[in-house]
Amino acid sequence: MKPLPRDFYLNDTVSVARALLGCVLWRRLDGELLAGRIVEAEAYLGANDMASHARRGLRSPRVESMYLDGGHAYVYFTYGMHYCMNVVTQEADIAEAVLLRGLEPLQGLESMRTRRPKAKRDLDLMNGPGKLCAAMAIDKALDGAPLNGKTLFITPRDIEVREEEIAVSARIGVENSGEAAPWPLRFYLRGNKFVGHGPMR
DNA sequence: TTATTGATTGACT
DNA sequence: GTCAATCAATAAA
Repeated sequence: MKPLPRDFYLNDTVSVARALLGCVLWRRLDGELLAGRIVEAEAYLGANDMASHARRGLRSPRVESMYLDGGHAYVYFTYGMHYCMNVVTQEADIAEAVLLRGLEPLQGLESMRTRRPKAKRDLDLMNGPGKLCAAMAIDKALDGAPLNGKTLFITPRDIEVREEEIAVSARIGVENSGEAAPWPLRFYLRGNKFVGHGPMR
């Protein structure tokens, strides 16, 4: 399976977020290959989006990779203990991205369990942005990495996803982001059990 | 320089 | 439902 082409990531960010649902994220780690299907994602829209790390055009070492051109990873450390991974979209210097919030584990489950000892069920392995990074050993070292590389890449949908299967809600955890808080920029596969949160919150 | 706050998770009442 | 963990980035002073 070939990685998604660069053009895929240059579309408008909401379209990319929707199109990523059903696609598969791969991680090569010490000779083993881990994989998870994207089932939940959120769009972050750059300068005018007060929930984005790049709000007001803010440019700092942490968010620099958000300004790369589409098809790279933006990985950041938060709450003093978790990493979150974004898929950067748009041309260079436009800071938009898609946060991966939930994956369905497909391959390398045993390896994932060793890094997610607190996950009681396979359901809990990757049903949150911090959880999926832990399961796939994604950390600061992969910040800015291309998404068509050897250690990290995304392949097209291996399942059919109809538009009506995509549910929409406000983003999670951005209550203090002013007018951007209720924006309908969270997308997930309706009824998929690997989605972390329900429609509300 | 100090203070506040997270694009979260997991344990606990 | 509440709340602690744990620290870097950002805001305030």
